[in-house]
Amino acid sequence: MDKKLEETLPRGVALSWGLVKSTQRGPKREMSLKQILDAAITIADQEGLFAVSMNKVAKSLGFTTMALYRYIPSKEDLILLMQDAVFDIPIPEEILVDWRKNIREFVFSIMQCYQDHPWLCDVSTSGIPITPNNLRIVDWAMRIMANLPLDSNEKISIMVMLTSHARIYSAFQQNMEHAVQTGHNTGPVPGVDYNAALEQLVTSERFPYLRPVILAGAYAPQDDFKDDYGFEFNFALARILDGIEHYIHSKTKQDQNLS
Amino acid sequence: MDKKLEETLPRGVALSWGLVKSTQRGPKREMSLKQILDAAITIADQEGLFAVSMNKVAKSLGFTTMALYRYIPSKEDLILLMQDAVFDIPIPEEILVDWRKNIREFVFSIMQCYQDHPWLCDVSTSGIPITPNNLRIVDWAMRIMANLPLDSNEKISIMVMLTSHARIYSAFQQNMEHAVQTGHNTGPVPGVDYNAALEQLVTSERFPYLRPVILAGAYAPQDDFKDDYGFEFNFALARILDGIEHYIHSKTKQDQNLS
DNA sequence: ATAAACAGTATATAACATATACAATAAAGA
DNA sequence: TCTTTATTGTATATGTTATATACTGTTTAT
Repeated sequence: MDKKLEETLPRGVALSWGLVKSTQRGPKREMSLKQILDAAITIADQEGLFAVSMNKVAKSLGFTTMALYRYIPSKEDLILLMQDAVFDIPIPEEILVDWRKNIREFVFSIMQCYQDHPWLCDVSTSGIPITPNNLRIVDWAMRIMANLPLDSNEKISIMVMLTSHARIYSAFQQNMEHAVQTGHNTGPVPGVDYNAALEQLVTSERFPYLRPVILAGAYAPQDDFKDDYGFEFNFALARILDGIEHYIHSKTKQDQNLS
Repeated sequence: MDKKLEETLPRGVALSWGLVKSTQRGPKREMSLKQILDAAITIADQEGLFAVSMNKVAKSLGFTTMALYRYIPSKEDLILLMQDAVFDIPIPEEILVDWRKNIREFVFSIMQCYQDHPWLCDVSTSGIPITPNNLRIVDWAMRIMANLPLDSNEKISIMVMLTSHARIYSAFQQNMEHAVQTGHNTGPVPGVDYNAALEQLVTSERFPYLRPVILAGAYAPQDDFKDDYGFEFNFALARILDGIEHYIHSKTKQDQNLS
């Protein structure tokens, strides 16, 4: 228990918290962690996460590949730090009375971050976040739910539900845009080619319940995403909010009965 | 529109549907797609997705690396096909009257698949599935919702919500197990080390709303995952189901008012 | 003044996906 | 039957990747 924090935590996580023993001897550093992350994020924004390599990042700063390893232990850590860095999003000062509005604002903010940095969808999330900016967002979620009759575990559960909702639909949006770009969708409306193909493959015999859905055109990517993130995103979010509201009501009633 | 299906679809997708022009001339094939996928899946099950390489898969079958490319166009396609192959899960013949039970069974089945093949969490899902076994599962979801008063888009939205819920919490479980294995958690209860670290880092000043949650121990990975996937999974799923139920009720009432 | 610790570099290595050229093979057409 | 032709698995080669190691020069502590 008296182990130092930087030894307890994974190296990348420790770095994100600034837990670096600043050394005395030796030459001055010519780079900074922030510089490296900015450079890496720029590359990822422009060319995607796949284009981020230690070599490319270093070269864009005018240094050799190996110089990066004086700042970051591994590429895995670089990605982790990049992810945390871009989640430095603005958090509103005030919380509204209408908690549904607050939650919608919360989810939309995260969506915006995915929109600004599409490569975030390619970062494999290894579960519960423990880096500072990520926890700032978790704190925001806890603030929104502070006055709701929910215990800590329930709040965490809801927070996870909301953030994963944002992630999933951001991935969807990207997939749609990617499909349009790669030319499999040649028509003006995205998804028609896929849908035409699926109409042939999804037969009534093998997929009796899915077929009518495809014929109805509901399985094609929507093109109303840009403005409001599309029907399916909003419908699902509304169901989640309804579910929370229902639970809160039932709990409030229960409390009244007990008192 | 009169383009052939195998030209319209991405190559890997076309392969998954068996859209391969069986050739006449040349030597007989010594492998089969199924063999390759089985070998690759075995490696992934045992050593993780990261350990799957064209070389390793080929060698495990007694062939050279390049031989695989006579069967699969790229590694990306291999992963896609692996993913679809393991989702060949049993689907119940009968659908119960209680749709909530059906949906729970649906989600648990997918969870089981993630449990059997943990590497699935590392496969980057590029949006809406269009491979056969994946669509079989979508068909299952549509069957469950067949008699519910929902339109196609709403059903798709719910299906996405449910499948992503399974995925997210499977990733969580893995993360927990991984944290236990890599020794950052040295105690008998998983997550305590992280929690101890977070207690120091998450101060009241920076994270006023999150801090009490961490002090309450709600931010640590739970160890009750194995049996029922943990509290947070079930709570969130219950909220989703509540949200759907609430919507169905409100819609049914509306219909009655109109008639 | 000397030694220790550190910075950035140069070089090397092993793993990886995949292009290309080739020899062996089986079926189609003559 | 013989030739042509498409196809198989293989051998070899290329370019990219992350990262280990050894080295040179620099700054500070002793």
